[in-house]
Amino acid sequence: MDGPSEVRKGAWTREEDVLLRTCIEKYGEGKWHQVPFRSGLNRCRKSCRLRWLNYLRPDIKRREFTTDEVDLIIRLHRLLGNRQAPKHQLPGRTSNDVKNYWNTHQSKKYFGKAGKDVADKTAKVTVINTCPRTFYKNLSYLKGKAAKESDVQSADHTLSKPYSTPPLSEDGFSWLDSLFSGKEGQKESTCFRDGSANESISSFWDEETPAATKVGETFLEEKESDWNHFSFDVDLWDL
DNA sequence: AACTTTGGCAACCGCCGCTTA
DNA sequence: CTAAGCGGCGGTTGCCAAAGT
Repeated sequence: MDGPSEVRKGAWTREEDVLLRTCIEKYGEGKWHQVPFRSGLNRCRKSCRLRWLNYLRPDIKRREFTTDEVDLIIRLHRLLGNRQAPKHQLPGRTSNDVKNYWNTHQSKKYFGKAGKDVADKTAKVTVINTCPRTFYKNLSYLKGKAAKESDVQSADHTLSKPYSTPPLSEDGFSWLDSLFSGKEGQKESTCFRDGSANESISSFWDEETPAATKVGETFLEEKESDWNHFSFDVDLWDL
C-alpha cells in the first residue's frame, strides 16, 4: 500500500471531488503521488487517480453506449481478448466504463449459459497479439543498438525475435492508437471489405510495414521481415 | 408491503512494466 | 546493474437501486 496509513477509502464525497478537481485544474494531471498532499485529501494516489479518470474528467460521456461503440467493443474484444480491450479507442469512455459494460452485458451474452456456441466459436480465434505495444524511445533496441533478448522479452512477451524496423513515430505510439486514429498522410490500403468504416483501420498499414495482401480470410505478407509476427489470420469485420 | 434476487457501477487490490537514481 | 518508485491495467468486491416474487 502507498501513502500514509489511515487513508480514507470508500465512496467519495462532494467535498473531496471539489478538492481533487481544483487540484488537477491547478497542477494538471500526473504526479499522482503528489495529489493527496497538494489537494489536502486523505486518499492514496491510486484512489485519486481513479476518481479523476473514471468520474471527474470533464470529457467523460455519461450516456448509454451507442451501437457503434458496442460493436467496436465486441470486435476488438474478440480480436484482443480481455487484455488491452478497446478502452482507449472510445473517446470519452473510461477503462472502467468499458470493463463494466463488458462484464455486465457482453460477457454474459457471449459466455453465459445461452452463449456456449458463441464462446466455442470465439475460442477458435487465435489471438495473435494480446498485448498491443507502445514503443518507448529509451529502449535500447530503438536506439539503434543491437536488440537484446531481455529487452524484447520485457517489452513484449509475444515477440519471438527482435525488431529491426518497428514502425515508430518520434513520440512512440501504440499500434492500436494508430489503427483507429486515421492519421493523415498515410497511404490507403484496401485490405478490408467495402471501405465504409475501414479508412482508419487501413491507416495502420503504412509504408513502414510490409505490404500485406488479403487472401481469403488470411493476410499474407509479401516479403520476409522481422515484422512477420504481425500477420493476421482473423478478419476483424467477420468476427 | 416486505423480502429476495439481480443488475449496474464505483472503488479497491494486486500485480506488472517502465523510469530513474 | 539494480532496486525503488510510480503509473497503469485487469480482476474482483461491495454497495445500492430496480425488478421480481
